[in-house]
Amino acid sequence: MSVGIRHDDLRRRNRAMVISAVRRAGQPSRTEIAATTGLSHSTISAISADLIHEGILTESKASEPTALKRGRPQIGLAQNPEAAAVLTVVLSLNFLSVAVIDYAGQVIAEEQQRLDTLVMPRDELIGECVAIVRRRLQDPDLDLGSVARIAMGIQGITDSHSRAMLWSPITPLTDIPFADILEKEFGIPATTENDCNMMAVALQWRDPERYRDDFIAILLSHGIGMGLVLKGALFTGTHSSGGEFGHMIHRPGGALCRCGRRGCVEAYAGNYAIWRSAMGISEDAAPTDVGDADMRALAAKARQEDGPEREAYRRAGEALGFGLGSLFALIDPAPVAMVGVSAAAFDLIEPALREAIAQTAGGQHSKSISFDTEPNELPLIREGCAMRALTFVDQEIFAPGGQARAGKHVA
Amino acid sequence: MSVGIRHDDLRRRNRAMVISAVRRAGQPSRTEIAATTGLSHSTISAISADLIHEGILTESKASEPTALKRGRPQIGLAQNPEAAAVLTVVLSLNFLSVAVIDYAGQVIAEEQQRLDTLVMPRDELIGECVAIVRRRLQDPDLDLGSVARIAMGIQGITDSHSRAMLWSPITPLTDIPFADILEKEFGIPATTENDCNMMAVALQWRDPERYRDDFIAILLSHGIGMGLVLKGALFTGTHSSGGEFGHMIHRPGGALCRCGRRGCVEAYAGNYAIWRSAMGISEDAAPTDVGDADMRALAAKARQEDGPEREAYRRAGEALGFGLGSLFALIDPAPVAMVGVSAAAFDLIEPALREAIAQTAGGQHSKSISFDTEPNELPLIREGCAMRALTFVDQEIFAPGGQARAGKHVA
DNA sequence: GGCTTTTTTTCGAGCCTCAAAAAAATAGTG
DNA sequence: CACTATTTTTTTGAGGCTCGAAAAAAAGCC
Repeated sequence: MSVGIRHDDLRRRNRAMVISAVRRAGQPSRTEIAATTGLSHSTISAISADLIHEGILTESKASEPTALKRGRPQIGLAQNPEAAAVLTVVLSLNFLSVAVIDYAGQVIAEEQQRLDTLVMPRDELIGECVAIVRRRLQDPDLDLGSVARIAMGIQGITDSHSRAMLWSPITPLTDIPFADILEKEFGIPATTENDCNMMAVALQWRDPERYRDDFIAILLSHGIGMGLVLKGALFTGTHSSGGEFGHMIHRPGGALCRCGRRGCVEAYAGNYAIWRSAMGISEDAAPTDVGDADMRALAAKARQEDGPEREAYRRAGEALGFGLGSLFALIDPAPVAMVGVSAAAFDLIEPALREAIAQTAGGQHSKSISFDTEPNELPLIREGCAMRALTFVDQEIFAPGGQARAGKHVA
Repeated sequence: MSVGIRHDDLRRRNRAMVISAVRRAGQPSRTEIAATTGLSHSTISAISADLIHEGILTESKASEPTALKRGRPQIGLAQNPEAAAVLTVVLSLNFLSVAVIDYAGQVIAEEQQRLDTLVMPRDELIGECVAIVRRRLQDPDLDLGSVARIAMGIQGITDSHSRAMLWSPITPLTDIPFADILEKEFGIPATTENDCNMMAVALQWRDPERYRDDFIAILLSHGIGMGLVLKGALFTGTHSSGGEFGHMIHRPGGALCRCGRRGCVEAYAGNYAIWRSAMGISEDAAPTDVGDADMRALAAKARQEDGPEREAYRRAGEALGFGLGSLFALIDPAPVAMVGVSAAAFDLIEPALREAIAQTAGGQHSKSISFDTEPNELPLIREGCAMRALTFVDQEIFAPGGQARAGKHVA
């Protein structure tokens, strides 16, 4: 249960608040921080003096061309890039990429690699991931000791504590505790994050205006994934990363899904499902992987003339619309970002999608629901992982203490 | 955005923590409170001395027959019944009930009334609610000044801030701001809560062992409602009370639902839907109200012989199962409590329900999902309202301060 | 009655935040 | 260029909170 606030927690929490305020705002002055946090100027002054002294923040005076205001000019504060670094690993279908990012959020090194995830044995898959991380960490240009966190984004279901990949469409393997493996190998705290959740995190940082408290990021790719932010916080399941929008039931007993079950939304709206439908292949046929180029060609064909291709996208839209309708019945409508290769074909999907939503409980506001599209998911996933790792460093390393002590006696 | 902790917030929060610990535990000693909150003995001693002095808590020494332990005996602390009172109003189909509850949670007065909610005009419905509350408040046995909060539980959709009823199956009227009406009338802070949410709150208090962090309460009655607790907190939509499980889509374009749309779970599993199906009435037929006695007779018939009645329950189970399957895809499986008159017929529903769940993403753990039944929803709703109101008094009245001051500058 | 054990209270120390005042840094002004 | 007005930042002293240790209280045990 919730735990009391000890006196020493107070400073810790307010430190964390200042660090987070600096990361969120561009280069806020102490006065701005005082305003957003509600703390007094003196407190902010004391805390930021500490943080600067410890090398966590820096004064970035040479920022703007001094806005020609009267009075003492504001001194912007910013994350000190040298305070720490984080490493992101993104594992998706046949593709592995790693980046090292400094504490201010700038990419300082990266490496990418193709690999055949679908057929690799367990040891090899793990080995490649470890190896690529090791190469980046041992880069002579980089100070190894400074990497404070690894965040791995992975296509598939992860557990709710972000420790392991439980199931993934990119490999037949299951239950790989990547976080533990990386921690053991490198002695650096690590997490294993769901790709769609990281997309949502990235959107929240990219456009906090639009994506703030409540929104949905849907990945339209081979499979259908979702990252959900509710009341400003990432939503996860009770045991897993949750939010398996693609496996909500659209038609009981319907088309065969990649997950082996029938009638899932994905079995109508995933790339393979659209392809299967457009090619006149049976709904009972096993899903096949379809390349991005093929999907783009399919969309072009659908735009050109009314035929089975267009109908396939229409059916995808219908499945997504009824799925979203059911979701909206639970959480109320919220802005949606469509991400991934099929987001580029959203013009083909949208009409049927809106028509379906209009027939559901969320439909009363169907016109006000806004959709945004972003065809490229990988940069989003990496950005999300980076922000995840950086905020961890902000909170747990540079404002440490609380968790370990308080609440130890809680039943 | 999150806001800094001011120095004076500290005591306020820890006060709130102590009050809440006392309400949660039976009659905890100061030592127990220190253990659960993680605060030091001296702090707990100081805070509880304050609270006792202010008449909020009392020492309830004569509690147990002293467990024959060595050492100074523990002194139990408890809510002082006279510190305040709250009032609950429960409005459901053709039925209005009010109760006054003391600060320790004991019912000290109640009144119930039948009324024809389906046909009452707006003014009359509001008038009856106000009148019954006034009668209780003006009871000469009761000290009016001590009622510190009114919680109204209402069948239907409320807004996410618990101010108004937005839509309800018990009346054609919409958007009635009951909370504002009651506040204006009596000068007592009030809320308008969703009935199923209050069921969930009540279950959490009744059996915290089973219903703690993640569980689902489903109302099987005229309509299908849901109260959802995730990570220990009541889940609400972004605008409304949310959790409209009954209006997730089971079969696109399917049976006619009371909400006017088609294919909702409720259109297969609500009382009227089961009745319609058992009687061989068309799925397009307008929903009719079915009495509880009729439903019990229907269930008896279904148990007696395999016929359309049993098939109707089977179809209800299927709809509930696929709906739960979709829900579990989003939040992972969790314990379920089935409440309401059709929960008494859960034996007829369960086989098809489990079969359907097994075909969904949540199905992998379908055997471990446990169902509990509770046929009577009204006491649960009242209990939930009472706890809602009491914890408000705990937090906002007896540990006040924070909200109003902190964060006023947050953009 | 004295001893042990456990709970509760008391007390001084150490921090933390706050408000107010002081200091710092710049733009305007004559 | 000195001086004033303005705004930001730092300093300072006061008050309040929690903590640990020690003391006090209240029982059982022998």
